[in-house]
Amino acid sequence: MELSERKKKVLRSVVDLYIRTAEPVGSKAITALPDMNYSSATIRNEMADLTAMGYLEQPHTSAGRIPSAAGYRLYVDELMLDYRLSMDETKSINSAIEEKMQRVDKMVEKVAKLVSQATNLPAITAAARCGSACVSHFELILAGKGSIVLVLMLSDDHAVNKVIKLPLELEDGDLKLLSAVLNASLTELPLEELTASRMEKVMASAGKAAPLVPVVLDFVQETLKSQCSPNMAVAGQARLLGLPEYRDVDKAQRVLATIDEEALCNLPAVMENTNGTRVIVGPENVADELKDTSVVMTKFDIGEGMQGMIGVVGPTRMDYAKVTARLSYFAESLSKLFAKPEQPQLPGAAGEEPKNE
Amino acid sequence: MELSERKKKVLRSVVDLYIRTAEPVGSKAITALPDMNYSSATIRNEMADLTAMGYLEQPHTSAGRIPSAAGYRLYVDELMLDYRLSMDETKSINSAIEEKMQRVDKMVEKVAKLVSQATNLPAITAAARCGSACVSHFELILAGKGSIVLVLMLSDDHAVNKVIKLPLELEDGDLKLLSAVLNASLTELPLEELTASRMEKVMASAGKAAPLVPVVLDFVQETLKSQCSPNMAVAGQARLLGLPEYRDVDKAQRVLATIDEEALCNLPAVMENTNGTRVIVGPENVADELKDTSVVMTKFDIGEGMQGMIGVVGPTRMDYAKVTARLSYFAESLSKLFAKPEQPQLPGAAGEEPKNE
DNA sequence: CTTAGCACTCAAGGATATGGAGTGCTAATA
DNA sequence: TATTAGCACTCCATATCCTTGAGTGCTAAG
Repeated sequence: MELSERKKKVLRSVVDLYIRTAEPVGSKAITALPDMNYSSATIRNEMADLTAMGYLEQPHTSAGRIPSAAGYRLYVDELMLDYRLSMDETKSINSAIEEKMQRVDKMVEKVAKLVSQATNLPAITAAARCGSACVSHFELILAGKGSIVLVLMLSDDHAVNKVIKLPLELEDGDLKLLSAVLNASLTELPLEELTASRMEKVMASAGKAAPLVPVVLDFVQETLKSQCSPNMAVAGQARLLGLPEYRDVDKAQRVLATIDEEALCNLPAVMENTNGTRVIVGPENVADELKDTSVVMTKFDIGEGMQGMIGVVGPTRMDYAKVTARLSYFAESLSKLFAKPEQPQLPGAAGEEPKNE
Repeated sequence: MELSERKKKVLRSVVDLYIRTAEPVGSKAITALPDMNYSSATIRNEMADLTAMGYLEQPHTSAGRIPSAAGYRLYVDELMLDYRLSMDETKSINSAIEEKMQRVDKMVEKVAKLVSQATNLPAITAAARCGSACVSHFELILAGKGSIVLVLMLSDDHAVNKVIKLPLELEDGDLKLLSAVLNASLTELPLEELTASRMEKVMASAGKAAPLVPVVLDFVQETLKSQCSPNMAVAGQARLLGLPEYRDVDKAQRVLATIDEEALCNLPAVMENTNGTRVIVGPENVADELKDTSVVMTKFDIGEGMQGMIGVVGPTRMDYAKVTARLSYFAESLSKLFAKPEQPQLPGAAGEEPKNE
């Protein structure tokens, strides 16, 4: 059944107010709002209806109303007014983000901190590869005194390396040979296709550098494996404790413990099938500990076949409008940042201004 | 003034009991202990003395005693009995640690988690370079379609790399030249000696690869800089909330916020001048928020001129004996782990057993 | 359909008793 | 002289009761 305009207005007001105050809101408080030209009795009737419909709840007979899960859901989906970020906010987000973010894992940590700061809630960030990674190019370098550097170019155009030290006298030629073999037989293969037989073949044709092969293969496997596993970071847990609904320490602890561990596995999965911003209101959470904790999350694009996710957790009574707005803005800005054809960074010597091209 | 043996025994008992129960301990509770063949009156007298000396405190007249900061100090320094880890504990720590820890930052995270788990308290881990790092070897590799990989071997025998993409047609020879120039003029220099004049010289003799130079230099600077800044991780904050002294949410929040931010700067500094395990009892902390929170920390050695630190924070009433024992054991095990002349890892193909050499 | 009015409900908060754990002191004891 | 039993006293924690006031639902009038 469709709600009357007035009912919607009342419901929205109740949610808005409850979000602000964390206290059950009574009919009188609603009448005090601007644009509410009805008596408290009328509002009371409307509220009684809304309660009967399951959108509001009463902690006890003589208390005001608080939104039910269904109420929040409706609020989030249809009722809430878009929150427009102020210039200050966009500016501060922009300037925070603008820094260089070299490595994905550091980026994840940083963004979690920023999001948490911007929302004043605990934040979770994740970054994961979409497709499977593979090595696009091998290189072995002799780096003096028995050290060899193995460099793997990956399919997403970044590189990883490992220093290998073996009590082994090798010459440039030996390494060239092994590189060639590796490049010929192990490039563009995802982890699953690194079969034992392929590896043995490499081993067989490695020549003098054969002792290197196991180390190399091991590193390749490890690298590809770690490329699949998502990078995650949590920040600002302590902020939860500032909120009245988490005065109950046990509850807070349960929630924090959960986002510390479990969420780390679940959230990316939840995000998979969604686009844009997603809101999970309290009881909609599967995890029991989160039954009265809401989660808001958004995807963003990192270049090179990677996807990112930012999310915050907070009380069911959270300022969904603000939080979603800020999260979306973050996601957008980050996507843009990574979409930029990574500018050749051209800073001059220390302290000098960067030259233009 | 030296305490009588009996006074020591009483004090130790009071602290032990208070650590266990978090409740003020009365004279009767002490007499109930084994090996305490005195009446409660005698104990009361001793406790009165200890209170007068400042080792115990009374929340109010008709309550038992709790240790004062001085009491804890004495307990930690002289009274507490060494706690011997059980086989189970050492085993579980060993097996947890035994995993490969490729990268320092991942290691730091992992160890923080483990320590927190082992002590059931929030844990902080840090790893920092002692001396200043410098580049020991440059290498530039052509990696197909306009991508160049810059590899820096660092003085501590690991390598970092960066993929550079420039709209620039370069040949192997050009890169060789630039590598040579870089190796000739910029190796073995700490960050401070990377003067503008040196850099300009490189620029001048870079030949066709000149446009690469600013990118390279920038990366070098950034790398050296990041080598100095310590790696830190915090884990298990939520565990604080399980403790009765942090039922006061505000207090818990303050403490958590502090270890999230400030500690990140201070702790390594504190550690600098200390060896072995260090205990900071509540009010000995400089930070106001930590005035009734204790910190226990220990150093350990990571190879390659790096130092690590593990620490936990908890209530002043924390089981110092257990915590210091566990931390020390961790530190020892980690030091050993890193001291091992990094075994050439020789795993075979996926799933097979590693071959022996 | 809206609203004024009224009786009713119920949690929150303050005041007041009560119980009990623990103390300090004194006098008796070994 | 060191220890201990005994006793009066203190004071927090807990339970109980009461009051207050915000908020409701219902009814009847506008």
